[in-house]
Parts: sequence; structure tokens; C-alpha cells
Amino acid sequence: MTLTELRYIVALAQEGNFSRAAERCSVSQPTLSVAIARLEDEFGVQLFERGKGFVSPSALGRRVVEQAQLALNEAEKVRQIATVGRDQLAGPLRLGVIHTIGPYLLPQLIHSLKLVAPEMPLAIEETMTANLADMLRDNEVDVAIIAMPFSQSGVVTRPLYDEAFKVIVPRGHAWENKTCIRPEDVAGDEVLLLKAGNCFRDQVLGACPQVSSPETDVRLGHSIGTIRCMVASGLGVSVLPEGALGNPYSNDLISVIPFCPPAPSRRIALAWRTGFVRPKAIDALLTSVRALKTSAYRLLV
Amino acid sequence: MTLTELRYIVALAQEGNFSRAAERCSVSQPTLSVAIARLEDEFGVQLFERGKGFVSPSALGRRVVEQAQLALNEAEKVRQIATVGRDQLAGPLRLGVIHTIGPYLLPQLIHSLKLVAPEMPLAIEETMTANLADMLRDNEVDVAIIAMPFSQSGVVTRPLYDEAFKVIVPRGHAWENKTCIRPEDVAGDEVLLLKAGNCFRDQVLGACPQVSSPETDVRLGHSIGTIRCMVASGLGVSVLPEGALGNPYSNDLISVIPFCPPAPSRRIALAWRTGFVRPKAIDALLTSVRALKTSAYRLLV
DNA sequence: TAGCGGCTATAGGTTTGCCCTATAGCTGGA
DNA sequence: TCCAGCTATAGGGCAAACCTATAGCCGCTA
Repeated sequence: MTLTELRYIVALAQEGNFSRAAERCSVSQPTLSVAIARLEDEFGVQLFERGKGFVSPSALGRRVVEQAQLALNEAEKVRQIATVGRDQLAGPLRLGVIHTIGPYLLPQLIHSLKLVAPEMPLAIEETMTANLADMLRDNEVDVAIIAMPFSQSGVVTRPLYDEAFKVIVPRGHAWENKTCIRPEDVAGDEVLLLKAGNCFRDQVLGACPQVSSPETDVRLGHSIGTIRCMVASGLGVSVLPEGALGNPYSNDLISVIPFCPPAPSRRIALAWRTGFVRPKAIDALLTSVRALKTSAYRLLV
Repeated sequence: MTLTELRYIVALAQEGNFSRAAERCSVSQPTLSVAIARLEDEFGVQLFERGKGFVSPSALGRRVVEQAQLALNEAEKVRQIATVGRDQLAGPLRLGVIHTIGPYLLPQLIHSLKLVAPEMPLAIEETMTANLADMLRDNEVDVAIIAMPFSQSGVVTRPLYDEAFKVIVPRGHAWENKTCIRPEDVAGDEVLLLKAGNCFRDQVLGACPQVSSPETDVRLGHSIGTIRCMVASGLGVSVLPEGALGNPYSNDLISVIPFCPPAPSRRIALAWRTGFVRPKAIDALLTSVRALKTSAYRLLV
């Protein structure tokens, strides 16, 4: 039993005539004759009664033809679903993003993406790098925006932009008048860091080896936002990625000071499974990043 | 898109692995690989995401697979209907019968048929020969029991039995003491006949040419039953087929007298379209007739 | 009654396409 | 670096589906 054979018996029942049914199916009359005979043989039942000048389904054949029509309808729906949903830029894209990027990049990115792929909403998952790696592997997100280095088997990355690190100090701090700060000068337990697990914390520690990892929770921020507040309140100084400084660059209680060249930075990249079935969605994201109107990032796309 | 391909994608979605899916479908792994690729190409959509050590349907693929399962279910129902209904002796048989046979033959025949084909009820249509011929042609009945001669293109007949004609007279009639009656003696307008259109009427007129076809409705019976009553009431004499005499052969008010040899008779036959799809139902009817326990008919099967 | 036209079944040959085995290519783990 | 596990590709074999041509049947008509 094949879909073709089902189409044949439906056509034959409707036309009541082998020749016309064959024509409707765009095959020769013998082809249809043989196919019907084959199907009847397979079922062990005669579905059609051949008479003089007419062919009509038997009582059983009529029911078989009805069911065949239902089956054909369902099969056609398969094709419908497949071809209607063909647009890779339609339907939600599951995007993972790390905490230290999401709140600062996504508002602009979504705005820009709306122009490129208006039918592709983002289902956003904000978590830490290690989780995103697992979620990519387990097919829980489709794409992730992460900071390099990033390594996960079966996942490829593409750099989006480089983002310089900046020092923030409270108003009135001794460093406020410096034009730039050397990484090795950032030291001591006065430096506020993110909690363990955030990749940006590790990058800061890497860039400024003199920083002592604080022991007490008081000096650990849950997010960049809280760290900014803690700095503003005078608890200490910190290092932030440029994109997270906000616009306007600083507020009344904070001063931003660049690192002396070569300023430490991080590389932000897009990551997705190698086999991901919607490459055009990736392209759309890259295009959106390319369209970002900000001086905070040095674009790589 | 074929049913086989739909089976493949369902299996692949369930197994998450080409090799196991192929094994479940009893094909080689390359066969399944190629088939999936072919279907994806036909749809222009990638249904599955191939990753390291896993294969999982894309968001779209998942919906396609679900619908494919529905289509496969419907297709399987086609086979169910066809093969479950394979028994030719199951399901109603539409039987046409002429007025002058039905009431006398069917009670016995049905009893006998119940033993041969208990799952085959009869949908009985009782009418005149000409109508039965049309109904056979138009596929409104499957089989008919008629009196010969019977001719209809695309319809074959098979004799069932011969049935002698008998004369019935009211008690006290002058013929009551005769041992037999010659056909030519049955004459005049004393003879009661069926209304025009009944084949038995024509057969009586053929067998007894001296009978004058009565003009008035008074001498025309709607059925053999009414003619018997009219004879019993003394209105005249008549000729009946032997099977219609009832058992016991006569009642208090009627005497039955045979024709002198060679007695006229009629041949009863079974008729069906040459292409009729349930030959075993025909066989069952023939078997049932063969099993009739009555001396009224000279069986021919 | 012979011939013709409409219909379906059969025959014979060609091509398609499905399936197989063998193997390449890729990846992750030892 | 090799091996194991997986999927994709290549190439050949074969069944099945298709085509054209034609037989066979029936009814109609000249």
C-alpha cells in the first residue's frame, strides 16, 4: 500500500472510469489498472466492481476509499507543515546569553533584529557560560552569546565584537584624576567582583592578577548592576566591560577610567551547534550585530 | 513523500539514531540516511539536526513527525478496513426477488442461509422482473431471484430449480374430480390472473393460450395471495406455481389439480452482475437452495 | 452480422528509484 | 595517534512502476 495507490483508488471511485481516473492522475490507463489490481491483491479484497461501462466501488470498497481520502488528507498536512514552516526566519529562536551581556546588549540587538527577521521572536535564557554550554549540547537553546574562550564539542563559535574593560570608581576616589590605569594597579580587596561562576569575574582576575579574590559575600556582586551600585555607594572600585557602563557613560556617583594600553578586553562570540538547522537565523543575528550603533564595541562581523 | 519515508522519520525521531532507526525499519543505515535526506530535500527543510552522538528533530521537524504519525495511523486504518472486511460472507447482501417467489421461497431460504453464512443478512427488495433488471444494472441490488427468461447485459444467470404450474379451483368446482387438466382446457374469463407486469402472468398466458386476458380489475390480483383468496371465495379458477400453494397443499376452500403431462412450469434462476465482487456470497445462496427440503421444486443446483 | 468505438486487461520492454555493501569522513575517547 | 561509533557517499543490483502496443470484451449501428 502506497500513497500513490491510495490516490488511484480515490480517483477511480470519483471518476467511475479507469481511463479518466488515469488521466486525472497523470498516468496511463494500464498503470492505473495494474496498480488497482495490485492493491486489491495485497488486501485480498476486490474493491471495485467492473461492469459494462461503469466501475463502482463495492460496499467495502466505498469504505476503503473514504478512509483512503482521510489518510491522503493527513499526509498532505505533513507536506503543508513542512513547506509552510520552511522559512528559517519564522518561529521562535531560543537564545542563551550570559549575565554580563544580556541586559546591555539585548535591548539594542532585539531592536535591530526586528528589522532583519520580524517573524522570529527570541526566547531568551540568561545564565552562566557553563550552563549555556550544556544547554547548547542538550538542545535546550539554539544559539548563545558568550565570551571567549568557549569550548564545547559539536558547537562552533563566531566572534561578534571585542569589548574593552574599564575601571569604575566612586566620585572622589583617589584615581579619579588619572587618565588611565594600569592593570597591575588594580589590586587589593577593595576591588568588587562578581560571584564565582561568572566568566567575567575570571577574566578580571586574569587581567588584573593583583586582585585578591574577596572572601566575604559583602564584596561579591550578583550582577554588574549591583556592583555598580556598590561602587557608587563607596564600597570599593571595580572593573566592568564597556558595554555595561550604560549611557550616559557614568552617573553622578561613579567615574569611569580606562585602562592604559594595551587595555584588557573580552571577545564576545555567537555559538551554535554545528548541525543547527536554521543557518539563516544565525545570519540574521550576525546582521543585527553588524547594525549595532554603538561605539562601545569593536565589531568583528 | 511516501508512506515509507514517513515511517522512517517517525522511527528516527523516536530512536534518535540513524542506525537503530534503520534496524527498526528493517533497512540498512544508508538507506534510511538517503531517504531522510531525500525527504528533506523534497520539502526544502531540514527536519533533523545531526549532532555528535545524537539526532533530534528540529522544532519544525517535531511537528512534521507528529503529523506523519497521524497520517500513518490513517493509512493503517485503510488496511484494517480492507482486510477486516475481507470476508465475502460478512456484511449485508442486497437481494432482489420477484413477487411470485419472495413470500414462498425466502422463509425457507433464509433459514437455510443462516447456517451457511450466519454473518450475511439479506436486504430484500421485492418487485417485478423489469425493475430487478434495472436495479441489478444500477448496482441497487447485488443478486436477484427471477424467473427465466431473463436478459440483461452485464448480468449472468444460473438456474436454481424448475417449478410446475398447478390449477386451483374452489371446492365443489366441476374440475375437482379430474386427475389432471390439459392447458388448453384452462380458458375463458373465469381464470384469475395477476396484474400486467408480473412475469408469472405472462407465463400463464403463454402456457394456456386460451385464457382471455380479463379487462376488469375485479379479475386481476395484486398478488398470488389475493388470487388464492379470490379463488377460495368462488370468483373463478387460477394457475399457481407449485411453491405458492402453501403447506398443507390446499386449504378447506381450494382444490389443487395438476396439469396433464407435459405440465407447464417455470425456471427460477439467480442473477448477478458479471463483475460482482462477492462470488462466495453467490455460492452461499446456491448452497442454501441446494439444502431446501421441499418436494415443490425440482432442484437444478 | 460485420464492423466500429469505448472500455479494461495483458504483454513486453525501459527506466526509475530503492536498497544493498563497502567505504570514506568526522568526532570523541583511550 | 589510534580506535570505536556514527553518518554520508559511492556504486551496483534488482524489483517495481511506468510506458506503448495490443488483445479481448461488449454494445451499438449500418
